[in-house]
Amino acid sequence: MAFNKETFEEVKNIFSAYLENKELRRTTERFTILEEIYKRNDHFDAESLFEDLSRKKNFNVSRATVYNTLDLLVSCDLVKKHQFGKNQAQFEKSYGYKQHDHIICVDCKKVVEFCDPRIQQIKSMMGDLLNFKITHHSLNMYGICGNCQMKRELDIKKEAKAELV
Amino acid sequence: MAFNKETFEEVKNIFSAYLENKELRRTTERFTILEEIYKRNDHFDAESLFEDLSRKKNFNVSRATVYNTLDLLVSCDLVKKHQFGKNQAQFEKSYGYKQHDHIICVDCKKVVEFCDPRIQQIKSMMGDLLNFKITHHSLNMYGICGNCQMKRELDIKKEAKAELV
DNA sequence: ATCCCTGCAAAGGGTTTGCAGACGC
DNA sequence: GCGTCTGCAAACCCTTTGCAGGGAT
Repeated sequence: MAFNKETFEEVKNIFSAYLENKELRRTTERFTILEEIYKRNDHFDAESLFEDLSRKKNFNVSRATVYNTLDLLVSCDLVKKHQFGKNQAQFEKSYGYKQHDHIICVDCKKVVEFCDPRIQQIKSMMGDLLNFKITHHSLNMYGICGNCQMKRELDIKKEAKAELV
Repeated sequence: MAFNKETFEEVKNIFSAYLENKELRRTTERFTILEEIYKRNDHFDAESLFEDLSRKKNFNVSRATVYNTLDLLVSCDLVKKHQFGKNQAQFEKSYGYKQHDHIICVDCKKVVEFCDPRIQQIKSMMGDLLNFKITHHSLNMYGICGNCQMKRELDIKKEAKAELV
């Protein structure tokens, strides 16, 4: 989904309403961060968001504010937070997106999204079975993407050749 | 699965063979850490493993060695590593265990294991569909366990009473 | 004897915190 | 004007690294 003005208006209204409801303040920083996030179409980490705000937009925010705002946006479901193995959280906008999960290439770190209705079934079944009120989940599959599979094969051939020398 | 001597012998042999195969050294530290892990039946983090080794067993290892050995054990599939949201990895022994996933209570942090064959199906289907050679996955569900659901209800009642005063 | 592995402590990376000043309400 | 948010930098936590000495092969 590309960035478009209408979507951003909706999102801004949701955030605005959320802040009002929680008696939090509607600051320029919070809305600028929200906007920057909704201009992006991929997964990103807090640091790159921070850098882009200062560099591209010449907008000076502190890391503290970036983290604080990300937390707020996660709370009101406008942003999703992921841990793809490393100790660095990844984020993505979530308004208007279909619920989805991720496949990550362990070689090139590419992230692909997928969707399977069976996850929902498992969620509700396990919630009932174990008496949990399930709020969310995280499903990541790790493997080697098509490109990297080829690269690996090429590398093996090269090594074999080198050994023949 | 409780700790038993036979299982531990098998596990020790696997680790030993793995080290030999990789031309790594069979040190006391490595086997002591393996033993301590296989005496445990729950999830743990590197720090608590480190503490137990020095405190309970009076065995002085350094954190560096604990981390190093955990990596080795993950590589040879005797230990599984998880990220349950926080920036602190959780580990569990995995030999002889059925593949399983986790439900985590967001209030009390309790971890419950579950198993669903549909995960396997999704894995192989998505691998084929997206041309990924999938090696492993991580599925965590987050929610509120039965106990904590009751606690929350009690808290709400208390608050309501307090407001009546 | 070799040189990998260890212990130690310091560095590292991501995130959180404490405080003084700024600004939304 | 009050009280929350912000920026800044230091603190924090978990993990990794560098180095010198010790033990497995």
